Amino acid sequence: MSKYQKRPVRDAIHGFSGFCTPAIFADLFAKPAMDKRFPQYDELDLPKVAADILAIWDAEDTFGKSLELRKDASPFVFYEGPPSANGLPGIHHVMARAIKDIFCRYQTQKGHRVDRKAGWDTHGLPIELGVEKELGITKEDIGKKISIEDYNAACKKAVMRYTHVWNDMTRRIGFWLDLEKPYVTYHTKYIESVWFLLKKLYDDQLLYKGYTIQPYSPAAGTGLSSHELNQPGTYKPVKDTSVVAMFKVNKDPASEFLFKDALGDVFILAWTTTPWTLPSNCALAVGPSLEYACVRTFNPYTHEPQTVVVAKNRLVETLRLKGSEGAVQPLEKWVIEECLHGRSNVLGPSGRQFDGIVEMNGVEAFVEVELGRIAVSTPERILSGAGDKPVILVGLRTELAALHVPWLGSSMQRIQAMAFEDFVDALPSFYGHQLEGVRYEPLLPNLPIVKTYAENNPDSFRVIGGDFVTTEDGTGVVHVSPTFGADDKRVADQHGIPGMYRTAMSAEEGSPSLKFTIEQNDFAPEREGLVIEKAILPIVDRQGRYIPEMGEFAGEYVKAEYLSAEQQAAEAKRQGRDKYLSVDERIAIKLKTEGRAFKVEKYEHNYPHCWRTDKPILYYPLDSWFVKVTAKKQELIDNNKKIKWKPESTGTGRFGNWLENLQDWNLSRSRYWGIPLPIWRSEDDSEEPKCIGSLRELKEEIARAVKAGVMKTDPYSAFNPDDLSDANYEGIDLHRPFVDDIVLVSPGGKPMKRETDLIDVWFDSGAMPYAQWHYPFSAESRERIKKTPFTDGTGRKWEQYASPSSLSGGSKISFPAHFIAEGVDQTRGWFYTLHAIATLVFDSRAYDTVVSNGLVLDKMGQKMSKRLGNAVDPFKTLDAFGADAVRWYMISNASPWDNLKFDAEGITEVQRKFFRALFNTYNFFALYANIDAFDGQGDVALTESDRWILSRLNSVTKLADASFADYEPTVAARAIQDFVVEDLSNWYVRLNRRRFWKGGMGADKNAAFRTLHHCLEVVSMLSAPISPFFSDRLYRDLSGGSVHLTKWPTHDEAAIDVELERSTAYAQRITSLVLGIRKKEKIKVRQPLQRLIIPVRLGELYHQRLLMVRELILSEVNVKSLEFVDETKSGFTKRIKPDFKKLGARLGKQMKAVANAVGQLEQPEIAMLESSGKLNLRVDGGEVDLLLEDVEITTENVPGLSVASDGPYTVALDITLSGPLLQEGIARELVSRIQTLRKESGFAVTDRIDLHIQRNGDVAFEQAVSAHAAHILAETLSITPLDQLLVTDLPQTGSTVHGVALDERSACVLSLSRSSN
RNA sequence: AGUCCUGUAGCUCAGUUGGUUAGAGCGCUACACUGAUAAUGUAGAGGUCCGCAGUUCAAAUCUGCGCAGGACUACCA
Repeated sequence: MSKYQKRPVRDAIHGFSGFCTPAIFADLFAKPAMDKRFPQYDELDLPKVAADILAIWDAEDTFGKSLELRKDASPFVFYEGPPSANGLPGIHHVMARAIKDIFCRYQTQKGHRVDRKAGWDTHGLPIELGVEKELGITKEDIGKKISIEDYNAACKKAVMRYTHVWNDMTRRIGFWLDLEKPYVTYHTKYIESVWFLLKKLYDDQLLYKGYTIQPYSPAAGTGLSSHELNQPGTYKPVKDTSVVAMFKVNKDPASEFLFKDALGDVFILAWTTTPWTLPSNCALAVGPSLEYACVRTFNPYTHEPQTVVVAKNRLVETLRLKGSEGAVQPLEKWVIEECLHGRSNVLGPSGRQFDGIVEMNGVEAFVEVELGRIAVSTPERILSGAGDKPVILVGLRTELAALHVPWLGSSMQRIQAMAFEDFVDALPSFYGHQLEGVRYEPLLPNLPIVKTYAENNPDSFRVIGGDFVTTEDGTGVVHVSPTFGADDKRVADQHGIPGMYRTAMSAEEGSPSLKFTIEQNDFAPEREGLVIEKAILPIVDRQGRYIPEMGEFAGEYVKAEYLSAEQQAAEAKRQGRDKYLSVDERIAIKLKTEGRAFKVEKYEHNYPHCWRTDKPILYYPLDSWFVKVTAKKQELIDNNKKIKWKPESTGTGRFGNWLENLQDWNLSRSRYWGIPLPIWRSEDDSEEPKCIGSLRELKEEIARAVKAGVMKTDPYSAFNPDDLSDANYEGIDLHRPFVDDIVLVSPGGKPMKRETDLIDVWFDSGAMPYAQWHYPFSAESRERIKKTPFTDGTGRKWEQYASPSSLSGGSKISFPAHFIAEGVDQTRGWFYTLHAIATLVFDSRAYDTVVSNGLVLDKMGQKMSKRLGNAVDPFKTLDAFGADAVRWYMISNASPWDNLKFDAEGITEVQRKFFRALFNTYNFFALYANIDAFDGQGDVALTESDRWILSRLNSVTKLADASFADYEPTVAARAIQDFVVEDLSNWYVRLNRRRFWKGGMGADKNAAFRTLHHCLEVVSMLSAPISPFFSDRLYRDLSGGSVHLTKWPTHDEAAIDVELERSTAYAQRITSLVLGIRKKEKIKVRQPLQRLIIPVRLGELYHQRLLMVRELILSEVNVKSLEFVDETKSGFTKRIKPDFKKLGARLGKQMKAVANAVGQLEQPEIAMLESSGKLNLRVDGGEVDLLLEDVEITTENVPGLSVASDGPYTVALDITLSGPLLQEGIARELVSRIQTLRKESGFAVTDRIDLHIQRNGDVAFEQAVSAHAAHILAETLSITPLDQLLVTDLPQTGSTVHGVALDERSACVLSLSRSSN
């Protein structure tokens, strides 16, 4: 039996209230008088404190006690986000876990029951990749080199590998968490709960099968996750053929306006870097609010006159041809006509034939019309050999031409370029939304697949609006291929434009993962929205080749990289060319010759590559199961408004925007280690799929299947659905491949197979509020997750899931959570999945408050990574500093949501400043409390400074409480720290030291002891959430029992004396000023002075406050008297400053002038203002009456005295040293030396001594010693008779003789010895 | 590319509804203290409050445009 158990737990809880009178201590030591000494320590060893306390916690089961103690209290619900245990914890986990722990401990101290169940996230790609690396295999090997069963067994083993390391870290940082009974996402019970949720979604028609455009590697034959795409090196710069394609507009009422001044046909221009997707073009997207314009021009390849539509601010770029990066300039009308129509053959200087000569800006140039372009060159250029590649450019019909002449001089280029921009500006424009609905001809109408599509989808091939369209590059018109682009598909879906597909002819063509359609099912009309798939194929098969219906391009790989060198050579031969031309290039050529290309260029950009095959990926449609979150978008947004986000901006910004742009949740993952989709389908899709929501249901279905003969035996025969024991559940495995073997039977008697996909692991963790309790299967879970009845003011009753702070005592409710916390990177991860599942399945938020903490960076602000070698080992850090200092540092340094630049120096500082101050203060208390056998009994007489520190303590308690309640731990930590370091240690203890060591045990001394004890005790309670170990040590030493079992201290408003706190703040300011003067005047603090003078306005608040702390100031600065002088009387130099806030509000624009005038006021005018309270000022704008309250007047100087001032505070010190003052100074100096000698001699603080001082012939010295002999003896605990202090001869034996220098001039010799009595 | 966060002394951070000498700690320099003493106090040096523009009598603070660092999401014609 531990000592702890002897005392009933209840007794350990005690609160405090009322601190304004001596009576406040009435209940302070209501416990049995302390029978032990307060332990004293030689040095502060935080790691040791942590280790000791941890051992005590283990022995006592303090965590268990803290829960047991509140078993009937109202719950505070916390969810632990599951970490993945297949990696080692880093220092950022210390941060994350400390934050969680802080609020759980705080709420526990506040009297709530805080269940804290640990959890492990065990599925997911990182785990698979880790195992594959370890086994030296790839995904392709699964099912070949290694069975799925063995593979999953390896994952299961790997995933919990480091749990003990995590548990160790969790313990060592003091995070109280139930590690004994964690939830584990691979447990059968957990999976059953997840299946329950999925079934619920399925029944509510929120689960459907569809497809999305996903990264796909034809070379590897697999889809890639964004994680795989984000691996380094996947994005590589490549040069692709880009095409500005021309889409011919159909002339109809919608497009009429485009033809108004048209030259030839009208084309909409759209740019693409993937020409191979052009055959599947189904629509064009424009920005509804972007400006577009028609330009009459010529086709650069066919020379046909034509009109093109381009976004206005893409005109210059689009009309500029390759190689003409310089200016584009207009040319006179006659030039173009001359060139095109009146050709006159001219021989150039090189003998080459030109089409004409023009004069441009005084330069004679030769013109050549070639391929529809107008080329211009000067004789010099031709002779220099550069003339063969002149120039350009496109004739802008007949009024203007753009001409590029790079060699004509930079200044002209600029001017001319501007002229071209002016031309563009002047073009009449229209908005994108006017283009919407305009129809156009298919770009490649002769390809069979396009023909078929066009026949079946007459509503395609039109212009639609898309928000994603920009004018950053291209033409401001986006070629939309819903078959191959994610944005494209989304916008096409919105406009009811289907992608280009055809039904798969064979299983070979449509692999299982590429079967889909978006047809309504016709056999289950009541299940509206349910989508059943059918095998179909886009225009590219899964090897990356065009399908046969692609006419001349049939069977070709769409990317040159998919062919080997030999294949390319063979292909070139087949094409009858010297060199292999890619599909992209040949489509470009085809478009050029058909007059459907405006520009063809090589374009360099970053493109993602498959990390495994190094080949470019395709964005390709893959089928998936989706959660239809968009159906509940408004509910998601509404529920989010009920959540308190720390910081708020994450909730409204990052998370809010995410919800606004919600996409359906793609749940499918084609993997092995994860929770299988519990959906079974018949092979021919003729019947409705079955979604299984429980093991009981599965067993029943299996039984039917076995009976029907589609399955031989029940693989889960060992499982009894009525038995909720772990043993029963863990006897079976719901992972692949076991579930894959289950074949169910449809109502029509057909065999049904499971969808092979797994579900997104994010669903696992988002399901944790329910699955951790095995909801709804266990009785406990149904108690924890249920609606609470409410009655409103009108007597109406309703129920809802709620975690109001008013949850009744003993309530088991565990949903929603009051509080969760994870890294900000979980915003769209865990925070979202929790929110989505709660909203969709339970129509509730999942948590009331979420703290999203920032990153832990290294001290340079770089992200920590193993690669950079800047990762901090949490264990080494804990070893070196102890958990308390690490936690305190992390919390006090920056708000949790700001990134933390982790610097061990900072921890050292926290150790030194906060913990050592607290430790020293405690040790100081313990030292004297033990000497006096302080027991908390007896009368107390509170002094002003006791009342002050208690007032401060209550203020800090109030602030800390409010801050913790508002999830602002940093504010709390800083407030506590400032209180300890500044108020308690540096001010209260320093000022009151004497009271602790003076003899006897009066009411005053008792008050000091009790006050200090109380402050330390409350500090230990306030700081316990952040520094659980040290605070517990402190509390145990002060009062016994664990601080974590105490009740949070309530502040007493009546004990807070704001006036006193302000007064003391003044005292500190004044003191600092006086010490400054002493320093300036080189007068030691030990030398008493006679007079301190402070100018005030008599009777004003400042004066009154100073009166309150008069004694404090005097003792602190060692001055005999404090005098106040009326500063309104003349004789002082005054400084005047306008009160800008007051005057600004009243004067507005005149402010500046008045401020100037005020600054120039002379002393007599200031005096007049002070005496009459009013002054008439003449400024620019007229006259202004200046009132006394409009200005701040401060005294700057007091004649004849040594003065210091700081802002409005001014003090004057009388530094005259009279004889008695000097004597007292000497006596004090002597006392100080003797104290040092006592200490150096190794005497205990309580030792009495025998002291003698030898006469040294210095009259002043000897007089000082005689006059203050009693003082000297008392201060040094000397028992020497008064008349034997000053002696001619020192005792010969038994004592040590010391020579002492008092200052530069005087010295003496004295002897001291430990007294035997 | 979008969304969000951050930017104040060499470092880590405060800075209230905009109000005129922008603060603290650490570090540095000097001095002091010595019955908490590997502690403590005082003073000094150290600022383009990331930049530019705007609103205003008045901007570190509000607005806009940028820059830098970071996070997430997306990946594009």
